[in-house]
Amino acid sequence: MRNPLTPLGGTEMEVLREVWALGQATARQVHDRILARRRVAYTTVMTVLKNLADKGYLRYEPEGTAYVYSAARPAEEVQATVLSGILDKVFGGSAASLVQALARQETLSPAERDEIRQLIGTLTDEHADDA
Amino acid sequence: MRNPLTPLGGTEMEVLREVWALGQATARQVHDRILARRRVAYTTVMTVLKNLADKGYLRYEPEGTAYVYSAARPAEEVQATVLSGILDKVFGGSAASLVQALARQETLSPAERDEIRQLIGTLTDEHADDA
DNA sequence: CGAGATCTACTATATAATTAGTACGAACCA
DNA sequence: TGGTTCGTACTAATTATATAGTAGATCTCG
Repeated sequence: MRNPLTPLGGTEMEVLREVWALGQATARQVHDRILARRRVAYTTVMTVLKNLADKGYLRYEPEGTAYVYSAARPAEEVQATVLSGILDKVFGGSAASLVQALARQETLSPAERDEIRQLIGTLTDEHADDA
Repeated sequence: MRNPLTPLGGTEMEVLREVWALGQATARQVHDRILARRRVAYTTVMTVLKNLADKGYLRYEPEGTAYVYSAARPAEEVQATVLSGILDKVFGGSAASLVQALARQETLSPAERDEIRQLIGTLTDEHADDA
């Protein structure tokens, strides 16, 4: 795929998030945590960890017999990068549209949705001024 | 890829957005508009349009010799679905974290960022839990 | 009617991501 | 010390996406 919508796949993101949550983690630790959610081979987690290191998202150092992985880039930065791509490619750069889509999420509490709704108004106004 | 982070790729999204923008569009029209941005073959656009129709994002009907494509699902719904996946898989379901990442976008105007910053406070207060 | 243009259908190739198997070394324990 | 466990390295199969070429139908114009 020469033109992905996001720089990382679903499993990559899943593994990366586990490392973020643990601070430091071995393949074993990450695998155990993912197993609580779904079945996946240990070697798969290993491969993904290695790929994430190759891509510069993780660093690792030997500790005893195993490798311990940790974040090479802050989570916030990676998340912002992913969101930036979505903002551009899905919402045409319109933050207001994105926030509007966020407000449609059913998983949000009514209070959250309400706060977001207020923001939409102000964002939309801002844009009217610019144009 | 059996577990993508998003249901659509970059080119698919690009083509889909052109159809949304035009309301109705032939492969020719979409191709012309994308050519203004980057080089891509006409047949590539055709293939992507067909794939999007197969996936249920577009419908089409013959008009003269060509097909005219139009949205089969409202743009807002598709955007919300994509964002929902990102919210879950990248931000662990925390809308506050997502909005925080949005505030970090440099493409936003200072005023926009400011509004978003206010929202973060209220969202965080509502939840008081973190990822 | 015939030449060129336009369009679809079919086919094909490359790349990335996902998933996992196999081989083999090192450590631990009975 | 020899087997079991745990770990990595290497290899590989599968799928999705991206990209585009070729063949053939159809339309249009002179």
